[in-house]
Amino acid sequence: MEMMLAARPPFSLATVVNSHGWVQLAPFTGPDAENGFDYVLELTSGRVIAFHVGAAASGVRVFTETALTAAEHTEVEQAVTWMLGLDMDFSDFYAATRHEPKLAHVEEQAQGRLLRSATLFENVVKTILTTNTTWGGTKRMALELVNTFGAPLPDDPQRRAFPTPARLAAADLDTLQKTVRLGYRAPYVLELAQRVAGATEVAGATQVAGGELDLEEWKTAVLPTNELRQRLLTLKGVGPYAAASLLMLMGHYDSVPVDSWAFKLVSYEWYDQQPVGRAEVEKAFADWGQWKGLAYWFWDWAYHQQ
DNA sequence: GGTAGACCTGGACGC
DNA sequence: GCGTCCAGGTCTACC
Repeated sequence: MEMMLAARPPFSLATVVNSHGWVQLAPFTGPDAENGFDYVLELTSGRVIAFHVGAAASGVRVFTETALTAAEHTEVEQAVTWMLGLDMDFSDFYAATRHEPKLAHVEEQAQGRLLRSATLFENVVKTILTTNTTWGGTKRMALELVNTFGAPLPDDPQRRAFPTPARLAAADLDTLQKTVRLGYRAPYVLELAQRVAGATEVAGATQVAGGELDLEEWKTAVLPTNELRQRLLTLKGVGPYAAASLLMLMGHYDSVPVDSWAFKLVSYEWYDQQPVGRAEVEKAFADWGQWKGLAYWFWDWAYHQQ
């Protein structure tokens, strides 16, 4: 089954796919030679499908070998639209960058969209996996999580979807810590899954009921950035950096995800490689208002040119 | 509100 | 091969 999805111009699949490292994390595979990718998704019906996303004239082409029902077709269409931000509009960002040589490339390269996973739950878990570790560690943890708890693709059981909240809520802490090797992050991920799935531990047995935390509703909630940030900070394992990263993925760009890499970039750019802190990073982008995050993310850093 | 120490893993390094 | 040190954000206890 094939579907063609239009994107609001300007749009470049390669730019979105390479906007950051998400495409390297299971259950993504890619990017391929044409900067497309494959993804395994467990639908709400419980079926597990794989689909490929490739470039098309005015958007993307989505292909799956699975025959989908009308409802499943709509679900995949909505998932891909969200993952690639096909309907997002960056014209105001482009207008704001025209006077800045360090951002002169963004409109031409259609930069702005950031690749996302199909659910906000998956994005939050993966963001927790990026904290206090190396990128290699993040990739390993995501892969182990998918391989251990993800639902298998019927025609190719080696490939699995990202585990749903219910599947992770039923996981035991020991497996998350020692098999998946999430370390101290394991209780954070388990608690998040249980809050979303509504799982409660009763005398060692896991019961799954309706979730008290509707993360997916946050995708479309029209909320001020500060309120969304406060909500994110209530999640164990999500601190200032993770919250700012997730806000970026949710289309709120008025904060910079400050991590140790940001210190290095800003130090090299403006402080002659002298040590800098959070204040210097935030000061560097203070004038960018609602576009701080994107200005930081797509800045043409001198550190990259050495 | 600010700060120090603990948390866990992997990589670099020295022996 | 083994042991030690360090980097990487967040949480908790304490002031």
